[in-house]
Parts: sequence; structure tokens; C-alpha cells
Amino acid sequence: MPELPEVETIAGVLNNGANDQPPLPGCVILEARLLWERSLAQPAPEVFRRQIAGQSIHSVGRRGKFLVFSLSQDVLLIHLRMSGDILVERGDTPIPSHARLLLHLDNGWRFAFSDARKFGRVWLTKDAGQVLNSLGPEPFDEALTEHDFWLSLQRYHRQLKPLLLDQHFLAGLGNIYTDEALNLARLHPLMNSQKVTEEQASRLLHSIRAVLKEGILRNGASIDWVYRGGDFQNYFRVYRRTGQPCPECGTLIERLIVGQRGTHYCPQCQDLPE
DNA sequence: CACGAGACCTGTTCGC
DNA sequence: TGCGAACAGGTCTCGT
Repeated sequence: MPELPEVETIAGVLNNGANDQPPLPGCVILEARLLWERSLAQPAPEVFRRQIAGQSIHSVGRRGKFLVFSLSQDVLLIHLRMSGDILVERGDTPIPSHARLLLHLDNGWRFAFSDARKFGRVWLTKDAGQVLNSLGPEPFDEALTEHDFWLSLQRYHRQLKPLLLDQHFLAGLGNIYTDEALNLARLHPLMNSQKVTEEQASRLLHSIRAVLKEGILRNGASIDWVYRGGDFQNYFRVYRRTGQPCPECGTLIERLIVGQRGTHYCPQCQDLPE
């Protein structure tokens, strides 16, 4: 479910707190409860419970679509996948129906990893790199230049959309922001990455950064039954807008399946060469 | 290497 | 109204 802007928004709220919840940094984890053990990727459940108890939370960050919690001894990593969310509620409130992991905090509040579809995963490790090192660059990394981006596109002979979704290539894009970025860059989702010109690559990188930036500015998108305050869904150019007019030219948005993902694009603005 | 299908899961929406 | 199919913000593994 969440992509870079949503995860960034969640990390920000957890780190700084909000009107209805305190910030996590400074809290001590008293006890962990695993309600669905398969959500735990690493280590074994007993080890996890023993090891995390007593650790304090130093900060909450993000790498790609991973939430990164720096604890006093270890790093807690959470990937929300399709339906995951983090809820921080008072300890005496009812346990959320899809809670998979609960952390009881020393301030009387309770941290819950909620995940209806059970695709999300949790790691507790001393070496976050072991999990995160295979990720591609952060889209906003200044070291990622337009020229580098073009060269990396040249290294593959793949359809643009599946390549952008590949977290080893670039970290953070998901189905929404990939469709949005390709439309803004006026590139067809099936275009071969090797055929992208240097000028088009530059346009694509700018578009990726623009849609992610706007997503973050609007606190992410809230669609389906998962609502967390963001309103980027009201500004989609093509995503889930099949049959509606393209904001640029008015041509009706079309939908096709690419790499088994629903894909939305403007057949006029995003034409497929040859 | 690149692509498609299947798996992992539950809940909502669509179409007849 | 009812019911099965389709669909959903992700990623891994396997076969061709």
C-alpha cells in the first residue's frame, strides 16, 4: 500500500508526534506481543520478544519504503507492503482488529503494527544494511544526477514501468507514483529503457521527484479503506482515472496490465515509439 | 537476462 | 439482494 510519500509521512508523525499522539523518540519498549508470528522476518519470536524489551527508541526514519526505528541496541525495520499501517494509541483502548505486533511503551501508550493482508514484515537486527543494502538509490539523493540516471536506464533492456517499480533500481516508487511520473514525463509505461534518450531520462527523473514531492506535501494518498489523513488521491493525473480526461490533453485515460499491475496512461501524451 | 505466472492474504467493489 | 469475480499502495520465487 504505502509508497515513499506515505512512509515518509508516517515516519514524520511517529518521530514528531501529532495532536493525538506523542512522539516515539525517548519512549522505552516494555513488552512486545506478536499476534501473527509470520509478520516477523527476523529473528525468531522468542528472541525478538526478549531482545526488544527494555530498549528505548532514538529516532524514526525511512529508507525506500522501509520504516527504520533506531533503538538503543538494535534497529527495528518495518515494511508495510500492501495494507500495513502503524497506530499509536493509549494502552487502555481496544486492540486494533488487524494488529500483528504490539509494543507496550513506558508512557502508557501502545504501538501497533496493523496489517489486514499480512504481507508486511518486521526485522530486528544490529545490521540494517543486511536488509537495506540491496536497495537502489533514494530518488532525492543529490548524488543521483540526470546523467547517472540515464546511464542506469541504458544498462537494462526492460519495460520502463517494471524497471521503475524494481526497488533495486530505485527505492521508493510504487504503482501510484510510477504511473503519475510516467504521465508527467510523457513516456509510455512499456517503452524500453534502452531507447530512452538523455533528454527523456532527465524529464523522467524530474517528474519522479516532482510527483514524490507533491505526494509528501499532501501527506501521501488515502485510498481504499486505509485513511491516514493524506489527500494526494484528489490530485491524481492518471492513477485509477480510466475513462476520465487526461489533465494535459483531454484524451481519455486508458488502463492496461503491465507486470501484473494495473497501469494507467494517456494514449495521446504517452505514445509508444515504433 | 527479461518476462509472466503463482504465492502470500484479507477486504471491498463490480457486474450480472 | 446475492454471489462470484475482479481488484487492491508489494515483493519473492520459479519456469520459460
